[in-house]
This record gives sequence, structure tokens and C-alpha cells, in this order.
Amino acid sequence: MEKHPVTIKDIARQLNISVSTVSRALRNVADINPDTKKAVLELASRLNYEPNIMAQSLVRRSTRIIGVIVPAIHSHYFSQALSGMTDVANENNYYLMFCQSNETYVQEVSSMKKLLACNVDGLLVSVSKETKDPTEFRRVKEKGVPIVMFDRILPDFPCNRVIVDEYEGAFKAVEHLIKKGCRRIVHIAGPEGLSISENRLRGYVDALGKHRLPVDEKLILRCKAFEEDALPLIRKVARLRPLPDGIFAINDRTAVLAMKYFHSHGIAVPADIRIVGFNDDPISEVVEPSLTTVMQPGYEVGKLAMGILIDEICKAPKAEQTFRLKTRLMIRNSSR
Amino acid sequence: MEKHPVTIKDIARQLNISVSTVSRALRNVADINPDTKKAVLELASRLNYEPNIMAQSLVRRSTRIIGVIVPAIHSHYFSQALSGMTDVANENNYYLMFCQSNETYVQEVSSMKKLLACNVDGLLVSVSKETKDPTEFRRVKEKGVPIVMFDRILPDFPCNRVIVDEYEGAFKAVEHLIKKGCRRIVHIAGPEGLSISENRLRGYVDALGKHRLPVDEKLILRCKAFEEDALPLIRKVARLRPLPDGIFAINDRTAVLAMKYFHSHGIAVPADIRIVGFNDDPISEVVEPSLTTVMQPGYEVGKLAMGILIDEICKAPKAEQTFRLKTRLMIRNSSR
DNA sequence: CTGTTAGCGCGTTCAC
DNA sequence: GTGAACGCGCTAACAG
Repeated sequence: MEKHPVTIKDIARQLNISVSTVSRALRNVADINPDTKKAVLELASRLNYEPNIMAQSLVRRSTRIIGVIVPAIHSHYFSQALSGMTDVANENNYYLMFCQSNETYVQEVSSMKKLLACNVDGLLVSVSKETKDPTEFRRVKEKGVPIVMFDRILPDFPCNRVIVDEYEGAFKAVEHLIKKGCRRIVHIAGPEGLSISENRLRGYVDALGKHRLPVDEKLILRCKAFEEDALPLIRKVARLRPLPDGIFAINDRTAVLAMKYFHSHGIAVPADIRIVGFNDDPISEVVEPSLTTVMQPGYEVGKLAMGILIDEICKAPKAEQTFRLKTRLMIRNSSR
Repeated sequence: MEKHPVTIKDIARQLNISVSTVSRALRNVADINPDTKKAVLELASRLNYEPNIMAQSLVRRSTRIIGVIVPAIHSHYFSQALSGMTDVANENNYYLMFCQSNETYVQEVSSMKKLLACNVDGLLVSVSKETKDPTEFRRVKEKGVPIVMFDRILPDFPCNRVIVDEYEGAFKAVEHLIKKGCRRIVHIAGPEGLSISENRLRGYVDALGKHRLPVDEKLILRCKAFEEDALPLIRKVARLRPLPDGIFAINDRTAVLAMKYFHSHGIAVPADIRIVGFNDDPISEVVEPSLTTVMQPGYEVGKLAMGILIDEICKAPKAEQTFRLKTRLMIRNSSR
């Protein structure tokens, strides 16, 4: 039952006019007889005509496709951002192609190549935890393909960026712990070099500084791969003497892991030790005690990033900016 | 700095040969002088030549793009499935376009139209909770575009399907409750008409039947919109006399909502009432007490669905099948 | 206002 | 083995 899809040629033939007239009638172009236009539109809808986007993009040199690369599509935060992007893309008649790097640099680069081969009009990227080298991104930009980075950005690569104000979020979180009376606050930090890790770390350090608390290197523990390798670090925290009285964790999964560990080892949260996470993952509301955390507006990040990219595609180039969305401290029982 | 991308024409000119020779050299075609082939390949890689996929698909009548429509991209389960699809698509050199219906039929249909305009080679669909009418899907199929449905299928629309064995999952869950001594088991069911709702309900009913327990209509409560409207139903459950001793909920979020409600109203889980959910959402591991639930292999569903679609695109048509992936009952503390 | 012509980048005959 | 010519579906420049 594979019928040949209907083309403007078919319409032209049936109406005894030329294809270019049909083409003009179908678009909103001046210089077209209202009657012929009406005839074309009628026949088109009767025939269920759908323009062939590929052919259009070939000649227009614009596909209306936007490529998106994230470390992991599952992941509460990124899936929210993708959802926001999808909605904005839809409203503006753009198509989305998704790739995931699975946190590796090679997959990130190969995804980018594939997307470029598709002639995407723009790229939305959140880099993998391995990515340090901006060369490939520069190359893309030089080809005239705009890139907007979101969430996980590359400091050495100038472009429009949409991030959440992680620094301020971390600062507020740690200050909150301090106001609750914590004096020895551990930070379980993220992988080195990642913008999000460093910004949160800076927020931690500066909050301590503001309140004249010493920054003790022994209280700063680094994950290499986010939560996957957090358990040994948590054990280490539990063995510290004197026991710390606060933890600021790089994300909620790590924080919850810590809470569970403490619970099964007779350390009470928040009585003995208060904990704050980051992300406002659904688990943080549900865990016992519920987890204080820094909410990042993932959906809004996605919407904004897509909006900015579309602007950059359509309009005259503006100066590159970094947009910072505010976080919100969600105070729950793990720190009361 | 917007350089014109390099085309086979450029290569042909520089090598003083014709474009068709270049085209042949670039593909794996017989009848080509090894030397010219080598020369072409060398120059191509030196010039960083990338074939224009749009032009290729225009002439090949195949885009290697696969369209995916899900109710919601965020949602732990679907984002896992999308992740599986992405990985398989990548391995097979297919591109993915994602759309979300936001659980509405209109958005579903409009997404499908857009994807068709892009000449997708195939469609992967999980229907919205509003979708009943298979007409639009039939139309697509008649155009020769294969559709594989996954998870939320349309019973009246014959096609290849990948689902999890929800019936068996529900059956095992309820049987587990019965073996734990429950005799008055409530089912908080999903929206009417959805395949997943009905299959889980059947599993519930049949498990009761097998163990000669009566099916009491008053113990079956329907959500209209999954967890959004579950709270009133949960209140109703708490007021039932005698109090039920077991709950099988349509999903984990509903189950957790119930647990929290019971906890704050002096009903103990699992002592007074045992609870089982569905999905193995991350929250179920974290909640207190941890939630017994039915694990669905979302990532695998995505992989399999994509694999089957690619098969259908490439190979001779086979009989349409329904693939059922097994669930796994994750027994935790809410039912011990 | 409309038709003719010429591409967009590539694959595919068919002669040579 | 190779090149010329044509077509995929559509837009754009120009002439009328």
C-alpha cells in the first residue's frame, strides 16, 4: 500500500499550472492570484499534501533541526531539561535530535559529527564529565553552526550559556547549615574540572569564609564519577573525628546514600549531622528524613536554552551572554 | 567564518574527475579503480568531507531518521526507554527525533504529522492516555511507514509491539500480598481504557480468583490521571471499614503517596496494611519503609523496540508480533 | 501574476 | 573503469 507521497508536481499537473506557481501559492508570498492560490490550497488539503522537509532544507540550507547532546537522557535533571526544549522547539516549528554521550568524550564528539552531517541549524550541549578540550566545539562554531551550552559548560569555550547559579545555590545551602549551628561541614564534591563541581565548591568555600569558619582540606572529598564511587567517601566521613556536624553533597543521590549509611550506623540525621543535597530529585522529598536540597529549574533551563539558540539562529548576532537561573533552597527535615 | 561545506563537487574538481566517480569511490561499489578510490578517500578525509545526509535521503528516499513519540520525556520510565533507543539507534547509524504528547491526543497527532513531513523511516510510539482512535496510525501505516508501539499500545491497531508483561507483574504482586496474609486487597487502578491499566487490573482480579478471594468492586478505585488525582482515593481507602490489609497501586508515586498519608494518620505499613507499587521508580528504594514494587525493564524495552523497528525497516515484512518482557517483583519492607 | 530555467548535493542509469 | 545526463522535491532568479 506504499503510495507515492503527493508532491507539488502532482498538484501542478492536476491544476495545469507550473510547479513554481504552486510553490508560491503554498507559501505566503506576494504576487499570486487569490483564485489560483485558493485552488492550490484546496487541492493540497484534499490530497493531503505535506511538503517534503528534506527537499526544502536542501535548497534553503536550513533544516530547522536542532541537535541536543547530553551526558545521559535518563537522569531526572536532564530529562526535565529535554522536556523543556521539546516544548519550545515544538512551538517554534523546530525539530529535535537527541544524542547522549554516556559521559564519554568520544561519544560526545561522534554524536556531534553525526548531527553536523544532518546539517543541524544549531547545537545544544551539556558536556560529559571527561570533556576538557574545546577544539571540536570551536571547529563547529567556525562552520557557522551556533552552539548554546547549558548546565555543564566549558569555561574555555565562549558561547551563549544557560546555567543555574550553582555558586549561589551552594552558598545558600552551606550558609543554611551554618545558621543551624554546624561548624565542621563536609563537602562531598563532584568530579574535578567540571564547571558544576567547581562552582558548588566555590560556594561552599565562600560561605565558610563569610562566617569566619576555617576551610579544612580534609573535609573536602572528591567523587570521580558522581554517586557511583561515593560510598567509600561516606565511610571516610563517618570515621572522621571529631564527627562533622554537617554535609553538603554534590547531589541528592549522594546525600541519600550518606543518610542511609548513617542511619544503619547509628548516626542520627539531623541530630548528629545535618545534610543538604543538590537537585531536588524526587527522592529527596520521599526519603526519611526528607532531604533539604537546592532546587534547579531543569525544565526552565531547557526552555531558555532552546529559546536563546533559536534567537541566535534567526537574528543578528548579539554579544554572547551567560544566563544564570536562580536556584531555590528547599528546606526539609534533614537539616532542621 | 561561514565556509561553504565541502561537497563531492569540490573533490571532483580538485582531482579532475567527475562527481559520479567520486560518489562511487566514497561508497563501497564495484567497478572502481583502486588508485582513484584511494585518491578520493585521501582527499576527502583531508578536506574533512562529510556527506550531506539531506541530499542523500532525498535521492535514496530514506532518511535514517526514526521518530519517537512518548507521553512525557521526563518520567523515569520513559526517559529510560528513550535512553535504550538512543543507544541502539546510534549503533545502527540511525537518527532519532523525539516528540512528547504531554498526554494529549492533539499533540500526539501533530507530532506525528511533523515527523512524517521529515520523512522518518519509522515511528516508535507510546500513546497518550487520551488516545483511543487508531485511524491516524492506520493512515501512517498505509503510507508505508512502519510503526512499533511500546509500553502503551493501542489494542485495535495491529503492529509490532513491545510491552512488559504487566499482567504477570500485577499477578505476582497481588499473589505476594495474599501469601503475606492479606485478604482485603485494594487496587488503585490507572485511567480507564489504557492498556497498562487494564492489564494490571486483570492481573489483580485473576490473582484474587486463583486464591479464591472475592473481587469486591468497592476495593477497586480508578485514577483519572495517574498520581495527580490519587489523594482523594487514598483518603477513601483509609476510611473503608474494615480497613483493607493490602494495596496494589498502579505506580510507585501513588503507592508512596498512600504510605505517607497512612503514616501521618496512624496507620502502620506494613503492620496494618501492606503496599506494593509498580515501576521500580528510584523513590521506592528510598522511601521509609522501602516499597515493594514491580520492576519494568525500561531501558530494555527501548532497546528491543528500536531493534524491531530497524528490522522492520530493513528486512522483508514478517508477521506482526507482540514482545512481552518479564517484570521482576522487588520485595522490600512495605510488604514484609 | 505566471512560467521557464537553474540549481541545492547526491545517487543512478547508461553509454563509452 | 569512467563521465554525461537525469532526477529526488523544492525554492529562487528572471523574463514575460
